[in-house]
Amino acid sequence: MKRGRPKQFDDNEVLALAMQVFWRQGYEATSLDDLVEAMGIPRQSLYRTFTDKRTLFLKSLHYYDKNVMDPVLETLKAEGPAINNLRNLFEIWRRSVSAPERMGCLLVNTASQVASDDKEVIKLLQASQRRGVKAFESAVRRAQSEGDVATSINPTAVSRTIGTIVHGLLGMSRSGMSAPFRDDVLATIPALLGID
Amino acid sequence: MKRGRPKQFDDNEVLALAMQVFWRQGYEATSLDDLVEAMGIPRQSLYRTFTDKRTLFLKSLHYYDKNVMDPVLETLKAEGPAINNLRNLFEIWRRSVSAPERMGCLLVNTASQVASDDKEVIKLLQASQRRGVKAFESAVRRAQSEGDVATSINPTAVSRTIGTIVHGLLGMSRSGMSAPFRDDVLATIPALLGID
DNA sequence: ACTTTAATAGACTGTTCAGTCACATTATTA
DNA sequence: TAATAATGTGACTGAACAGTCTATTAAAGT
Repeated sequence: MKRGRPKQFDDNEVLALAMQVFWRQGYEATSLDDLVEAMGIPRQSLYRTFTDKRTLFLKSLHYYDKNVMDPVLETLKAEGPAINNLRNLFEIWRRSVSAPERMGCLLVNTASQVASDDKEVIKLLQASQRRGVKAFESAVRRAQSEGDVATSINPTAVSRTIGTIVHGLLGMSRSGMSAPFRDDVLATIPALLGID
Repeated sequence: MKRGRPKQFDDNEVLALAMQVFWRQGYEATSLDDLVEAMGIPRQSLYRTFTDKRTLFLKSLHYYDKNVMDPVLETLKAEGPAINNLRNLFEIWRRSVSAPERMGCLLVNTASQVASDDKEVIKLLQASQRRGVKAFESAVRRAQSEGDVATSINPTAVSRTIGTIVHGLLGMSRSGMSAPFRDDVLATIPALLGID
């Protein structure tokens, strides 16, 4: 049985808004006033619900992992031939790095901004990246067992390489990239799997 | 004929020190006190010589371009077979992304930190990146004419891809990367040229 | 030696920062 | 309807920020 005045906002909804600010501006360049304005809640409510700026940032990273990364990786678990799932993922990546807003990826951006001794953030970034590469690798293995990707290809190595390429593309997408450049790199991804 | 009290520091020397701070911490996370301390000069001298924080940052980016990037790209212009120069460059990259200090690359870090409307910085980043890819591409073409790289390889596309991979590796190197991961990706670079 | 010019030294300024406080408001529960 | 418990509101705080001011020091030209 709850008591007291009820919140006039939903924790996850305003967390999503905070995440977008961190995504666009980065942690250091984001002020509490920026957050309060974007989230549309009183400053005091922000502190009551999310403790402080850093905790809000960590929760934003988690939120991104669950609500942006996860749905993308889900693509790889769809039924039917794994190679189709891989191709769908490539299309998602293509759209991400072609989007005119040029937001890149919150985790990629954070990787270049994090202090080298910030173990908590680094751990989260590493875990998320490992998870992504593992999911991709599983799909590659399945595509191999389904006869759509040559068994001569090393699934682990190729997944790590493609993960790095996508990291690079997302990082570069923030400062802009010519379309031919982008398309050359994107075309390499299926080529590394010997498809397309 | 000069007059007045002479500077007790060398502009380029202290600029190199400022650059290292920006490299390690990023623009937003670096305070003027950090800079003054690292550069070892009076605050007033900093402002007189470098105008303000942003100008000092822009000069740091230029300094990096000229004093860190340039020497690396010079590797590609050495005499003898171009393929040897390429292999030397791969070794430089391997060392950069394996260094325990995990500094990455100032320009890569900046690409993920820059505001999307900061045209001056973005222009500098794009120019530097284009220059790097062009230099690499020239070396690939020369290696092809020398018979060490297959002519079936598209020099432009492969250079853009390798540039993206290196961008990705440098970005990830900041938050740490397992040695097997790093080595798998590094091994892909010569493989894309059909060598090693 | 004296004047001129520029650099050092360090205190200072106004602003912005993250985070807090006291109090008013609004729902629940008894 | 009164007590309770939580949220909303806006002013507030001390620290850190980028940048400036004034006085002092030191070299070079006359």
